[in-house]
Amino acid sequence: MERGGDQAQRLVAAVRMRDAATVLHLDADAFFAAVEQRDKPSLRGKPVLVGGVGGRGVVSTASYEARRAGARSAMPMARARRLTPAAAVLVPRFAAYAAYSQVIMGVLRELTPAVEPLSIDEAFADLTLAPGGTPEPEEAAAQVQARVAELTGLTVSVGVGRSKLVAKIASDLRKPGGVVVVRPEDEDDVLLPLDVRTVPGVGPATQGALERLGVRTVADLRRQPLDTLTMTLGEAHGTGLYLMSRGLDDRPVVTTTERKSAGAERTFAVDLRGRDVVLSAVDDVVDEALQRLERHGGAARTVVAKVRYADFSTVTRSVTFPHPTASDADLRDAARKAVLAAGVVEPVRLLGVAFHALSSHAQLALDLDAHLFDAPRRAVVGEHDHVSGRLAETTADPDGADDPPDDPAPHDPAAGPRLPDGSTAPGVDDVVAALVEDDARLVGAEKAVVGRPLGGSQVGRPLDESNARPGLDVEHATLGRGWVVHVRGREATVRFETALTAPARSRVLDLDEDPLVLVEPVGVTPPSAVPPPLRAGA
DNA sequence: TCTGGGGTCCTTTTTCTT
DNA sequence: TCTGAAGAAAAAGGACCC
Repeated sequence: MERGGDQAQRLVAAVRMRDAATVLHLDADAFFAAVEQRDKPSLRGKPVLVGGVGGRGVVSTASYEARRAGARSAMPMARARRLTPAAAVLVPRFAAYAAYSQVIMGVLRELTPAVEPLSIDEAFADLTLAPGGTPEPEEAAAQVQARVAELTGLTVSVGVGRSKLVAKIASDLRKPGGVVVVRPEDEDDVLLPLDVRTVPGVGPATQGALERLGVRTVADLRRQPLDTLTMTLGEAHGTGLYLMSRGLDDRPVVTTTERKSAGAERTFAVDLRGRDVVLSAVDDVVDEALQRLERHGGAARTVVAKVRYADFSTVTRSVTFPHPTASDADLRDAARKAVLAAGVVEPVRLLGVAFHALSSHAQLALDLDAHLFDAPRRAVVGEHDHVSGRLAETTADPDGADDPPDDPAPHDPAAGPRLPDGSTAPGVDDVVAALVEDDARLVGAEKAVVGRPLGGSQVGRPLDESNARPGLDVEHATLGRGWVVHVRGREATVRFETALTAPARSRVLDLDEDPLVLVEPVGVTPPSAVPPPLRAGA
């Protein structure tokens, strides 16, 4: 009817497009792998895979040499290795990438203060807010590329358009090292022939849904009526794609975004079996999640546990406190409860814990003050233990006697909630029994976790077989800095090279005679500081 | 070939409150 | 007091991104 078209018209009319290409998108090329090749000269020009090195690892980044053999991000590492047997396989060194990232973001901020980092290796910049007036897009892009190369030795791809959408698509068109400026009058020529998959937000599921409508390209997408898209993909996604297919996107470049959640998860090399083993592993994951929480405010109101079973099915359960809490004990306790509510009878492949509804310690104190002022009675100990929603049915309330008598108690609380598959989650008795026992049981419990990632705490520790991971930085008293190739028993293979040295041959050391210490990455080394190679192919 | 880990956002369903 | 409606908030799941 008229209504659909009318609505679409209003939607389109509401978008306020810029009139010139002033949004810049920067994307570092094969970022993790490129940093590894900078810091490890012997790997330059060779295939490199960065990612999980365990049996269940996947590729984070493949260098362009490895991509030529078919290796890709998110591919199981085992498969990538088969495709490129000669590749160096390295564990990610986030501290090193963060240092490079900061330099790159700094380069953008030399251009304009309006920089929006999207991830560690990507950012938008608004050229209209440059202090000296809006620069020409080609000049700005060239300047950024040259400066990044000068300071880091890395290449970046740059796209410039009148919207984030176009800038982002443009930066991807001539990777690596390309610059693509799309002027408003050229947008259709660039956008229409593209595969819908190149539109940000279109993943495998959306692509499948669109395929069923006969949509493969952006041009096909543009022909779809608004209602068709919203009914197929949902309100938000449908209208989003309706606009995107027309190049309509007025999202501003925003410099600050607040974090919404913080957490940690871990996939185990071998599935966990048994409640004791799972609970002990939960504690490790909670420790990591708490560390992240501390960096992002320190307090949270909701705790979400995620359990992935051997068959890859995933269940989440959450616990929400009446008020944010910064108490490690409370948060840990909630995480354990949530994991048990998810059920741990089947073998467990992954455990995750995330904190939502974050707030800062300071904010928490303010809230608490106000709260005590308003309603002193509710601040008593025990109130914090309240859990809402279905989980409440699974959780005994130790202060139940103090509760008002009108407490509903809809079902038999000892029977757990019904799960979607028709089975029943652990009931009150199971959960309470587990909680009563676990403190005792977890003390000194053997860590059943296999292949756990290295905590940052390993820095400064002597290298041995247990903490060695390929690619980590080490130092020797006289031989200097290098990186671990591998360790077997007390025998370590190491290359003593850094971004500042010529490529080094690998050396085998006996760790008892030549101890090595794990160290932090050195940081960014500008290429101007690198001496010419002493001997080719050394 | 057997599928990571950090997140964000959206949708649907359920629960609670008025 | 029971019932229903409506809206808000919570819970759970899923898609997507890098």
